[in-house]
Amino acid sequence: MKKTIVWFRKDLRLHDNPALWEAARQGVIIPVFIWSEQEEREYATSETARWWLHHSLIALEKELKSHGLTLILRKGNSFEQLMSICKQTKADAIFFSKRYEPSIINRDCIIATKLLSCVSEVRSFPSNLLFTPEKLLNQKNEPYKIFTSFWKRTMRESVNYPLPIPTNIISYNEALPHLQIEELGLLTNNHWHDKFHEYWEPGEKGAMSKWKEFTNEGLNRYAIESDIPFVQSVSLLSSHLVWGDISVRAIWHAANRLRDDESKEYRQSSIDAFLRQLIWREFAYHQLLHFPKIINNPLRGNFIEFPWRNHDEELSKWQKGLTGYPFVDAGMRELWETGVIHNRVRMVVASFLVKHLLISWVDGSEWFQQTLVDFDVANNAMGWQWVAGSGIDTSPYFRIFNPILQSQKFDPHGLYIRKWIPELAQLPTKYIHEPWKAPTDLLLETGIVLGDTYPHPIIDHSLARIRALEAYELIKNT
DNA sequence: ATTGTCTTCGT
DNA sequence: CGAAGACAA
Repeated sequence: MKKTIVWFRKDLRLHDNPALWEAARQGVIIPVFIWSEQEEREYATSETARWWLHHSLIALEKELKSHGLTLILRKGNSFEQLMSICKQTKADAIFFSKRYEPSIINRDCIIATKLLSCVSEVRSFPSNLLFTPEKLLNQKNEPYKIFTSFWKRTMRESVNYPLPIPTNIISYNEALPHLQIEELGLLTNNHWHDKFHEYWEPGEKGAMSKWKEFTNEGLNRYAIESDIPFVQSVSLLSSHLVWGDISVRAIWHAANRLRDDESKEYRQSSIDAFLRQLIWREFAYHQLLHFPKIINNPLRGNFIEFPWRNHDEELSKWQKGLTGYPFVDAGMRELWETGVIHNRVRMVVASFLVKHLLISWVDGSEWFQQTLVDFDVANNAMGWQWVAGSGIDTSPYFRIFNPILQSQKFDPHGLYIRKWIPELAQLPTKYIHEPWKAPTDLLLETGIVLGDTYPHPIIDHSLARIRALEAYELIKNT
């Protein structure tokens, strides 16, 4: 009977895992995870990412155990570890899921070739995306540059049906040297992350319960309320998708099946809006694949000339949620506390850094990488370049989010602000979006001292707007 | 994570 | 002529 190593990567699940499924069909399964910090480089080295990974691995180990499988954990050079496992087990094949980060694609390609000296079969399977990104090209055989075009194209493609959890699992019974999860050294002594347990349950089970919750609640109202950060009618699946705790194809088909669910009367528009979000993720990977420099270089050449301000003090105020704009600050504090920001607010805080403070999106991107529990290279790079206007498909350069109007529109009762900025909680809704306009006696009454308990606005909105337009005007035709 | 209009291509 | 994609504002 054939023995297959299943090399787990960003597919930490048993359902819809083609590598696992095919391995099960062939015979004996040897599940392996290797933590190769050196090879991850810019992709997953932040503490938050590792916090998630650590706990997702615990969940995976448990799931595998319940199917009689022991997860072999190793750390170090992927190739060397795989070779050593091959030799120790005399495995016949190695199966794994495709990854799409540029340097990882390279690495995998080299490893796969070299491994053929030891096993007779090395196969990689698509599992993290709905479509095969390299196959989606326009009529000119070029990558898509505009989201709507890309989106229309994907509507003509079909998504593979998800595979079930294999039932005929045969485990490898001989003992193999392996590490305990703690020995991978993913967690630091920094207890900042402990609070994340209040919000997140990494792993397949946690992902399933988020999905269930979402289909019971948020999905019905998605088209109307997904932009209201206080309500959280969003799926909260982003970080599960990063590590493949849940299959995006499974989500796709499950959401589509709900169209016909008569007990719930899911609004078609809500389902469409949600699926559209998944296509944004695809589009991000499409861009990363074809324009790998998107990670830290502007895609539009003229942005090299952009007069970014280097201003550590203002950057730090933005990071801490001390800009004096309540909606922006609420978002940045939500990020620090929970490891995510609601998508609407994410756009506003990003726009604020780039357009109001004229600080390079790269600084913002790095902060997001360090703090987001759902950090995803492709999504993050696309998002920041969209906001900055330096990407291929971009926000109009003159579109400068007004942080006060956004606040009034998407947090009309100030509930989101009050949740994250308790020092402003007593302020009446009329002034919650712009506390500097509150009359002195009201501030006294509510115990707010501007410049002390809560900062003055870091910059006046209309001045910032004019300054940004001038800066963008400079590079417009270069 | 826009919208309206123009260009191009294939019929 | 319509559809798809590019592009300016």
